[in-house]
Amino acid sequence: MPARPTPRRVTLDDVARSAGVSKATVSKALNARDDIAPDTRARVLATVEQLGYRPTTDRGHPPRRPALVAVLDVLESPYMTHVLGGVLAAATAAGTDLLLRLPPDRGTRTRRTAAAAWVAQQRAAGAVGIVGLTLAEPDALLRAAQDAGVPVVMVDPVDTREGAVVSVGATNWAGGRSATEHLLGLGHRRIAWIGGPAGSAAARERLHGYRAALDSAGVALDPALVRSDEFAVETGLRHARELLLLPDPPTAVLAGDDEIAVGVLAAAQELAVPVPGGLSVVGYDDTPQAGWTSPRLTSVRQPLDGMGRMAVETVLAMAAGHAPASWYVQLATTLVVRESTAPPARADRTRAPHAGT
Amino acid sequence: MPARPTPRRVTLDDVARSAGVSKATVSKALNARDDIAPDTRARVLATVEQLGYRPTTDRGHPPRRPALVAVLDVLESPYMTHVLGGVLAAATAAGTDLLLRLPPDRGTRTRRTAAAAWVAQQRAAGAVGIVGLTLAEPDALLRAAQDAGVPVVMVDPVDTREGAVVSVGATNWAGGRSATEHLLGLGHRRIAWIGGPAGSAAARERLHGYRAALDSAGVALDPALVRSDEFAVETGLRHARELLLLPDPPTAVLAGDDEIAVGVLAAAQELAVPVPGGLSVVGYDDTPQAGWTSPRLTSVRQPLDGMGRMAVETVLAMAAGHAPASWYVQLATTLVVRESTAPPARADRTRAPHAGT
DNA sequence: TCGAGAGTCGAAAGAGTTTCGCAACCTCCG
DNA sequence: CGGAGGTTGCGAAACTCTTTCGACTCTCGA
Repeated sequence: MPARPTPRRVTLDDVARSAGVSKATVSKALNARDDIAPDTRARVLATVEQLGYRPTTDRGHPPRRPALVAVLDVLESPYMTHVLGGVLAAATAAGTDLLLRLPPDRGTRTRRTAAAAWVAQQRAAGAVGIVGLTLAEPDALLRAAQDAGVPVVMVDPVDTREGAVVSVGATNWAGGRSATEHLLGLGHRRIAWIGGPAGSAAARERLHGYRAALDSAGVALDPALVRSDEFAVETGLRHARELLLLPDPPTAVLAGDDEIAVGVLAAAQELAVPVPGGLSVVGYDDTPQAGWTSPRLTSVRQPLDGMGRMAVETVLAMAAGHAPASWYVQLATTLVVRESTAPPARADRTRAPHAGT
Repeated sequence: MPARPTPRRVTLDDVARSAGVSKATVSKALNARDDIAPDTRARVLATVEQLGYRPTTDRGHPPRRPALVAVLDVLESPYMTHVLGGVLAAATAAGTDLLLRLPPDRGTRTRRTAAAAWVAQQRAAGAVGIVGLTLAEPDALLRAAQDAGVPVVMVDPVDTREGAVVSVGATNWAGGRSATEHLLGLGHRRIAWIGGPAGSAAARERLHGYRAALDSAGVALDPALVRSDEFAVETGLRHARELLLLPDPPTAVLAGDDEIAVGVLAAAQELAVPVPGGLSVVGYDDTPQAGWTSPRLTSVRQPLDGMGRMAVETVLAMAAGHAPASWYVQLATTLVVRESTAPPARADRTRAPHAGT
């Protein structure tokens, strides 16, 4: 009978003998010590690999669940809440932990070393991927993550070179266009735009959709009616005040998001302009709070929840080694018509020389 | 001269000698082997503790950052968003990771084994403490966490035996009372209450504050005017419709939260009851979205952000071994008066026989 | 009372790491 | 070219900790 029926597990000594070195040298190779020549280390590690050696003291790192990091600048907005809700649901469904993190300070975020350290910290926390939720100035972080081999997916990216990042958004161009067409269809010709920051790809795309719709309808764009600013109630309030006090005010306003739209409604009320009688207002996002206003907002619904889910699924697929199907995935938007839009009191064509019919 | 000037690090042998056992036994005690008597293990571990022994081989696990688990049923509400914002800020400031988790299913949540498994999973993920955000039916989880030695702090606990859990809330009683007194002071006597679920301690306390204020003012409470239901827009809408169609409708409504208040506003508009002319409405929470309504809501401001921070600080202190200063911490609320409250159109005393003066 | 089985413990063997010395090599001058 | 002085790479041996396995004790039923 064979002397050793059970093939004894591979031990340090076996590796040492096989590699032609001592136990000590193998140990050094495995433990990243520095008193070993690089090529010796490589030879030893190759032997380790080949024999399938596993140290017995390696108390099998209790197999940690993979984690995903969701990183965002500001949590307190309905938009963010709903996206994060989708992220949480998808992460839970996938059996991964979800780490919620604030990014490094704005000041240090763009520094390579700080960004690399931050990414390393995420890895140490067990992160297999990062989901960035409208994260400002992410380029250094993106590069650091790429260097570290951690996949990143952005939702509605801001301040970044287009195409250099895998991202999830909605059909912003189509959303801006359909909202504008809705107003054009009601008979509006002087339609103002109060949009989000120029750095936001989503905001830019919506603006382009707005322009495209005006172009198609042959309505000239009045630059005085186009504003870009932060996504905030205050933005809508301030710009709407200015617009409504113009000698030739708009009959409708497209807001870059629901918060801006709320500001517009407030400005209209302040100036005693009835909505929708004297001014139509369209929001963007269609968070439930859009139904809190009076009149309730017509708004472009974004599948915020779905965007969060899609981002998680994409980043997990990338972590598993699959290339993303597309650099930029867009989910469909739909216009939800409520009571804040109506035909203009009287047709206003003074500034629309090309308007047909 | 001393034979050993450098106090050699504590070794397994030292512990063994000091505890009067062999190296093997100490090793077994440390490694959770089962061939060792419980009291021997305890004695050995005490010695280990006393000598400050650390095995040289445990270089393995890089010291993971401590993590906190935030667990919640529903993320998509302004209330939750702001509490979570405070939790995130405090966790970041404290240098702990924040894991966002959904609790086990409602169905299995109350089962001891499922709860224990869930808690074990949190521990495995590196959790040193758990923050429960208005978590329904948490008792089994609380007990499991206690068994596992993981501290838990609840924010606005629901469905649980009072006092058995460390929790953070706001001065709900005082908030309910001051809101009621505000309305009484304006001259209202028929004041309805549309509150949150009976299971919520916060909702109950607010209701008691409302009753106390009525009592103090000598205003009899009409049970028909007191409703308890979910925190939701729909709740306010439905109950306000009923109340406003009463033969003797209330002149003011206190809502259990801003969402209910929004529903009340919608019902009033539906029935053409002017606010605040025909009906005063007070909300609760004072989330920014309370300012989105028209008229803007008078609301009781809760320091939601501060509640989140306090919960994190408390649970971290408990994790560090400190007993909580108090089982139940309440942060101050303040009434924010806006345009949704005004004196009643005419004094209505028909149902307030004890009203003084 | 005896024996089987379960529960404890330690001596010794194993596994892996670290120390330390040695040899080889490298680098500068003279 | 040669040698002093330093650096580098490796292994023997010492060391730390873990695991095996035999021995001892206790319990309980026959």
